Amino acid sequence: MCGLFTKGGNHAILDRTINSKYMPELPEIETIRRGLLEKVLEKPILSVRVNNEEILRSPRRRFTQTLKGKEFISIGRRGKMLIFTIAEEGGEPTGRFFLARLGMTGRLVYFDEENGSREGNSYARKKSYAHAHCHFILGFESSGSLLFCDSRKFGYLEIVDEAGLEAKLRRFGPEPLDKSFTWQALEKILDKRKVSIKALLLNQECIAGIGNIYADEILFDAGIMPTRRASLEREEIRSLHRSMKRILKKAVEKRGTSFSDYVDAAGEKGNFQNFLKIYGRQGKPCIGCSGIVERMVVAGRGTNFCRSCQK
DNA sequence: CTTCTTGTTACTGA
DNA sequence: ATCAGTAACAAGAA
Repeated sequence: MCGLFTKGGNHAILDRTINSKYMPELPEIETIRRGLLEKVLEKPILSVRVNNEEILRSPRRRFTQTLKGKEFISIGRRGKMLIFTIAEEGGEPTGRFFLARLGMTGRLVYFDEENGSREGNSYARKKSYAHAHCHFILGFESSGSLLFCDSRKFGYLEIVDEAGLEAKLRRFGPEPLDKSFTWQALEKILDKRKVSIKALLLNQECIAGIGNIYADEILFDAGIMPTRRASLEREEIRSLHRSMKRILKKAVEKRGTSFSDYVDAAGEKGNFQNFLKIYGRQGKPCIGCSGIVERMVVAGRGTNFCRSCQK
């Protein structure tokens, strides 16, 4: 699978801006994307159920009309946004896209009663969570459902056409795991920026897909204080670039970080929380020296750092 | 009770 | 106009 729009991929501009399986990224969303690829593609949608309209960014009717009787033929990701290409039964694209943003606590889980019932605890967990905060359900003709659940409701769903999608995509900075994201590219982004390096890493318009956990992990790995101005020295930029690639790649391999809410498309937790070196470790000994991990607020977010390992 | 939380965006002021 | 910093959104956990 290469293109987001058709299997032939004849929408060159958009294809270039949306990653496929060759550009893994923002670990949790990428893990969900990969999980859903195996579950929901080319399955006719039988029903669209809306339990709570608050999380819809398009009119309820638009979801029903655009999705019923259609199917998804690909799932892309840009930063932390998932992009489902909607097609007629048989695979002809409709020019409409189903977008999902999970916010802080959003979940997109594929649920199949028949398969799930054999999974014991996993089934019970999914069922209880779904009962509490499930706002949107797509039912597939064959069997199975795609659930959108979100306790805090910072996440949302949206239907857009190609122009709407392009407008959304234009706002994202580069994908950090893309080969074209070189240290020179990073240097250009950081050049003359006065904001803190942490704020810059969190800004999706500068670099797409990094959140609070990975910002802290990357800065610790690179030995850079989160409060430093973004315009770093060249050697620091190269180090930061190396750390971004290393941390994000490993987190994708470990299927993301489940610090509290995150689960993948099958309702399972990630593993990268077992490899965190600085995030959530305030008051504990630093892994790299004899010091204690400290916490402060940077860019409005809780930030862990080690003052002797990070300069 | 207080403070915290994996994200984003509107608003404020320089 | 542009940039940087903060509050707010909502719900639950500690």
